Amino acid sequence: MKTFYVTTPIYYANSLPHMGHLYTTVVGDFLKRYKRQRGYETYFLTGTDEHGTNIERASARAGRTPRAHVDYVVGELKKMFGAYALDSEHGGYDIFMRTTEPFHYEGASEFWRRAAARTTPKGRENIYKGFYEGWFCAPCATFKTEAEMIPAAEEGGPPLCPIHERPLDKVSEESYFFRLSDYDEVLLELYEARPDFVRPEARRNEVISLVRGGLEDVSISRLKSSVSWAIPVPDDPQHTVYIWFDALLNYITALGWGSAERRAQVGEDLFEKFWPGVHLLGKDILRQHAVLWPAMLLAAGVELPRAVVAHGLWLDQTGRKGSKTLGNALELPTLLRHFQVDAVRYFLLREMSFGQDCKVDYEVILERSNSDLASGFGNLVSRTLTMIHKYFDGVVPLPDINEGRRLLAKRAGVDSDAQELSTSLELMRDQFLLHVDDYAFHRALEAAWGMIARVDKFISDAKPWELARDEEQRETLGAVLYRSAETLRWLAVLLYPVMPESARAVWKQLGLEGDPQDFDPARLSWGGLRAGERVGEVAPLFPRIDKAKTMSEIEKEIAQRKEAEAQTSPPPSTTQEGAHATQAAVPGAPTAAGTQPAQPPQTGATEAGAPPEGVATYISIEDFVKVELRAGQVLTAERVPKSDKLLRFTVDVGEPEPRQILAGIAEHYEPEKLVGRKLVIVANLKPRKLRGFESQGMVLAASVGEEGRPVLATFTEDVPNGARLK
RNA sequence: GGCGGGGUAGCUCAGCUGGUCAGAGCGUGGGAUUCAUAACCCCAAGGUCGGGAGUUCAAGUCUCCCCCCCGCUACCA
Repeated sequence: MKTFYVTTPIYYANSLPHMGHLYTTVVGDFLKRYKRQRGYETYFLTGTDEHGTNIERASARAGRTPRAHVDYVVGELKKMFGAYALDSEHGGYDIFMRTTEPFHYEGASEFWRRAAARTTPKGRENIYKGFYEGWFCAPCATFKTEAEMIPAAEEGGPPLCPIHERPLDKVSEESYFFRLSDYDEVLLELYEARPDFVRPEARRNEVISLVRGGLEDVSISRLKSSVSWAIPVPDDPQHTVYIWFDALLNYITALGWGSAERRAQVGEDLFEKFWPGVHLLGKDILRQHAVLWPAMLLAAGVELPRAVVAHGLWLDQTGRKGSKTLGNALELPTLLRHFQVDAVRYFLLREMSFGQDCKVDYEVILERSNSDLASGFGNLVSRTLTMIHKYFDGVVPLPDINEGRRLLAKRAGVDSDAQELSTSLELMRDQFLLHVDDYAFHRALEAAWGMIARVDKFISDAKPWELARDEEQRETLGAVLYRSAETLRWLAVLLYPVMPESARAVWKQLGLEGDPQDFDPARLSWGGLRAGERVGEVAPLFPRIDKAKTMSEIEKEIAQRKEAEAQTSPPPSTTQEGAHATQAAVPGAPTAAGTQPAQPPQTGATEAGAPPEGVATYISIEDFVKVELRAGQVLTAERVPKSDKLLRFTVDVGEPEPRQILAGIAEHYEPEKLVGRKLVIVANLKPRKLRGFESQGMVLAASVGEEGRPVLATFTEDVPNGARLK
């Protein structure tokens, strides 16, 4: 039997359920149900990533143990998943994976050992011990590179995380590294050989250019003394496994890879049966899944996933990412209170052009529910079944029109056979399947709704209520209603993965036996509805929502919540509501020079608050004196290897040692001609590494013309080296 | 700076390899109808297809230049 394994990311267990969780899980659930209908044996994984500093901190804040904390969050997530029919009980996920499972520890350890025992494609050891030092953001669970932080507010203070606007922690420790840098070529070959490995294509391009730019080794451990809530590094109890390395492995440990315990639970062959799988994820965690993860698997000699499929994010109406602090995120409890589960599921799959970002608010959902579901699908079910009750006492009429009555039917504008309708149904079905297989769920649903419109029109044109007044047209009337009802049968099957409960309700209202989940949409054929069978009772599937009333209720709730939050809780520490758990980036690795302590970020690192272009703004003299400009003299100048733009200078600025300064002017200046030249340099700029060399300052140059050609600033009179400019 | 994705009706977006491609849905206005959840059906916007130039018998659809938005990335220090 064909198998299909699909995963969502495992969500980081430090925050309560939100749209991002719901969305990816709905997509996974949809795919699982769909593939199951298509005859695959399926396995659907979702779950939580439960280790790391961030969990430790969140639990401490909440006054719980980490374990109690993650249990609590898991409980909330499961409740939400249950409410949306995503859990096992409702036919959804097969496992709610937790990285705190003992079998995961076992599998992850095995994986580490396996990787450590093997070499990289370039013949070096996969895992080596190094030393890591840097600024660490706990909520992000990641080290920040200099470009990724906000300068300290006060002198000497720690820089801030741009995402959380919290001070970063200085972390310096021995660490194991994964030699990711040796995998760039293999990965590029992979993307080349398997164009569908990363989807959609725009994301694939991104990943390729990222890898082309070269990869750095990644730190994959922390000292146990700094992060104890984690999996111990095998054979080195002083260290714990870094969260990303740990988390990604869940996709295979869940299937029993590397764990005798798990295999005993689920059977010896679960992994062989279902791996490789398809990974669904938000584009914010694409790198980890498209770069790190395959490299890890290669390192351990495990088969690569089938595909890494990235979707977009949900934005508010102004295009900002939904976030708790901004108050622009949709609240799941509110959603649940005012909208039907299947309406939300439908909305999520229909509204977002898969792969792209999408704007949402409650009103958009409400309108989709009313127009597509209440007026569209629901109404078609309702009008069809009502007429069958009314005109045929609730018994499915005959599909055919006898020879003798065909002219009559024709006169009423009804084709004597259903050929035309059944053909377009098949066409729609084929498109639906094609689009789903291409991850274009919104297109699939669009196609289905085109069919609904078609049948609505067919009914309006045939005017059953007029046919009903003419006893001669009884067969025509029956045929019209049969066609509509049979279309609904097809739709119930096709839409089952989207809206399981509603599809079943339609099935039941049509008086059908069995369950739409057991029908393969690819094998639907015209005429499955049996004439003479009784249809069920008619009940509105998607009651129309009173927009004015509901919207005002929702607004009231939002206002109340804001008030409550303002009173009870301190400002939330998490500002970003990432679509997924492990939202952080893999930490950067040590650079060639090794363990340079990170310097306080320099001014100007961000452009936030920059004045509008062309508008003069004043700075105070205090601002100016912060900039230490000095005269300097070029002692040596040379091109930086493998760099088009950079020159490396040593400059005498009147200090005991000359400074090394890099400047991006190689395209316009010959290094030899610069030796001995007097320059103006910024002496108190935060040092920064470029191409492996630390630049301890900045050379001033005019930027001329549109291309920004640099022209070095200099003096027309002699000045001593080190003279301050003010 | 580089790479990628976009800029098409009020809104959300379709429009592949150039010639009914100037469209759909929603919203709005009008009409018709009553089986249905005031639902369904019909008609209506005259939108410079971001701007400009070019190729062509013919260009949202190809080429070049420019502007704007978004994403990724960088040797912008």
